[in-house]
Amino acid sequence: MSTRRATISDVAREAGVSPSTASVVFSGKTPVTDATRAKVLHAAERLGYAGPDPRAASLRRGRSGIVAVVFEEHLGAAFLDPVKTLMMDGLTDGVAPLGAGLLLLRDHDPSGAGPSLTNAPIDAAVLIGCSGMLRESLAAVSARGIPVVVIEGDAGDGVPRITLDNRDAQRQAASHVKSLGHRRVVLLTLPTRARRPRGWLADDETIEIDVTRDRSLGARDIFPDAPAYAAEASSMDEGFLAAREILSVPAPRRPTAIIAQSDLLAAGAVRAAEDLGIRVPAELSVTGFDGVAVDGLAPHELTTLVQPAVEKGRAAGRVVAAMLEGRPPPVVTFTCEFREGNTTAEPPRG
Amino acid sequence: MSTRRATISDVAREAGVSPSTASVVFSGKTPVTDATRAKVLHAAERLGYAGPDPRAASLRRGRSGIVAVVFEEHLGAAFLDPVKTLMMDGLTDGVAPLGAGLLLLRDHDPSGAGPSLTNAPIDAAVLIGCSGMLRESLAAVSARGIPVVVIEGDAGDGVPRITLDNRDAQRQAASHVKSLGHRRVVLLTLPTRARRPRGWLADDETIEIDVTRDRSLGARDIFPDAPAYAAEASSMDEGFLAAREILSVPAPRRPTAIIAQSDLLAAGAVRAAEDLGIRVPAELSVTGFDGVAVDGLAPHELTTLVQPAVEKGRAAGRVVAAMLEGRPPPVVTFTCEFREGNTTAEPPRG
DNA sequence: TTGTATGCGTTATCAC
DNA sequence: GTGATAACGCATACAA
Repeated sequence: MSTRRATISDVAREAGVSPSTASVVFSGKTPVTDATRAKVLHAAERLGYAGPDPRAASLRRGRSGIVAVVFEEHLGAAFLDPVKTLMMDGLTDGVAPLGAGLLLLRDHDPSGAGPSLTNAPIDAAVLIGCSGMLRESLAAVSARGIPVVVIEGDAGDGVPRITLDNRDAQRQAASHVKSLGHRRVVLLTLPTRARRPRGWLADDETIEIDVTRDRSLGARDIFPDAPAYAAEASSMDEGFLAAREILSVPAPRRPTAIIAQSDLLAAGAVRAAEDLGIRVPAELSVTGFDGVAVDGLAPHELTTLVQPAVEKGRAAGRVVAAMLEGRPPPVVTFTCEFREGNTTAEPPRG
Repeated sequence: MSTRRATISDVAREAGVSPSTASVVFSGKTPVTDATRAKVLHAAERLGYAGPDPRAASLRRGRSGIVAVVFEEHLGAAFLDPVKTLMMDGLTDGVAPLGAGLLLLRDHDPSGAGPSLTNAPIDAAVLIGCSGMLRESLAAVSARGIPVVVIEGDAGDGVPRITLDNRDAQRQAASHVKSLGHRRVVLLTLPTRARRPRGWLADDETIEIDVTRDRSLGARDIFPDAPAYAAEASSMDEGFLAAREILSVPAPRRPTAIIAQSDLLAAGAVRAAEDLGIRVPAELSVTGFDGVAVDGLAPHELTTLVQPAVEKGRAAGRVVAAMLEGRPPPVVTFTCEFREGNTTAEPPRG
């Protein structure tokens, strides 16, 4: 009973073939006689050999079959966002052709103990958003020649990106609202920067997060003077709290429409309105953004912009594949599709 | 301009030291003179060396720093469940002391192309639930001596598990409901098996999923004859649809309490009741399970069983660590805490 | 179709 | 504190 685990050479010896033959039996990269295959497989079974060690194989191949997904936030927070969840699904599909899996990484691991972009055996990295903390690891990663792609963010230099026509799309929704006749409109935005408490935006406040900025610009293209209220996160509860404040003014001055930057925020706004006895859409129109199925909003159906979240993930996978094969990464830009639900209507007369 | 990437030996040569010294500079495992460290670091910089190759390191060390998390379902579906999300958070923490990260794996990859338990360079695996498809890979994995732990499931043999006192806990909630005076009670259960359409359970129907079975048993300990309706998934919308059917009987025969097996289902039931003009808790009591913050249920607060979801994840990390160090895996069983909210009350008189 | 030889890039161990 | 040596386990180019 040797204490050592069997290796492929042991199997080869036991089977009476050369190591390379045994290797080929497992990898299937070269035709092998049925007889030899059987010999090798039997030998493996006798020795309790469970197949080639992935660690050794990845050193030899120069590929680990692992793609890192880097989140800006706490993982729990990331998965609360249905768009990210869908993107992950797409990404899973997108890297499958590479035979790769996804390694979850936090942007700036607080513990410092965990794995990082710099010391994990990854073939490529996908960044979801791109905050400042990341820049340094990014340098190390590209120094190592590891492909990087960014979804919804800007990593500077020549890092390929998957982007969305946020500004155009939001402008489209705003136009719709305007064409219905609304004049008193409020923007309910995503966070403008990390850890900003919820509240009204000052006129000169800079918006650090790309998505928030672009969607705000789109809305302001149509309603240049609309006040904006930033939520602390993208969730129904945040939307609920924000809208309650937005709507807590006498009816004549109360906004007749809220342009929210995510479906979750919009859904929260709808519930807040109901809670205050304000009917949607008769007295208040609400638009969302994302086009995700919001759990618990039935029977309302948001007027929103449907973004191809799953496709974004898949595209990231394709970009990674291209770079890994030395092909130039394709430029990928997706567009949103406007979808009219039953949360928008003409403003009340008066 | 060599086409080859610099290795640690190149750096060592350039710095005029031995490879082992250079290695030590990067790993920090042994004291090094400041002078030599500087020499090595400079050499590395000159050569554009970005640190040791993790693939080679993991072969040499026999550790990749990666722990697989295996889900039964599509990732998107998994993360719709707040309990799983919380567990992932805990797991992230739990494996951090190992310096490990999490690799997402689907139970039965439909494409067949993706990575699997058998060919990914992992140090350990955590199974969330444990469906049948998995058993074979499981064999291969344990043959390789890779530690495996199961959360909320049974992988047979000697695979350590992290479990919850589902039956006891559910019995506690049911007792509470009974002590309030309820007699017409309906169980709103989680799926009984994969892809079962929503609907009433037949008396003799077998429940394949452990969690569902255990919680049902707990409720039946108190209400042996309560009818049960199984949802298709754990979501508010499912709860909404299910409850609408459950409640669609004339008031005298209508249940006065619904014992739901998840907070999401319970929340959906509360909304369905509201939608039907049935007041909660005055006319209908609802209990949940999980104790997660349900986004969008305010101002209701569920009477529920709080389970330590994050702790379950952390515990899995600890179990893995123990096994990796050759220690016997601790047996981990968590208990839920009953929490009374404002969704339960005495049944209406009549 | 099979075997031979080599190196993938590191780091643990031990001596110095 | 530093250096020599020897694996780690495999897959491929090439020859047979």
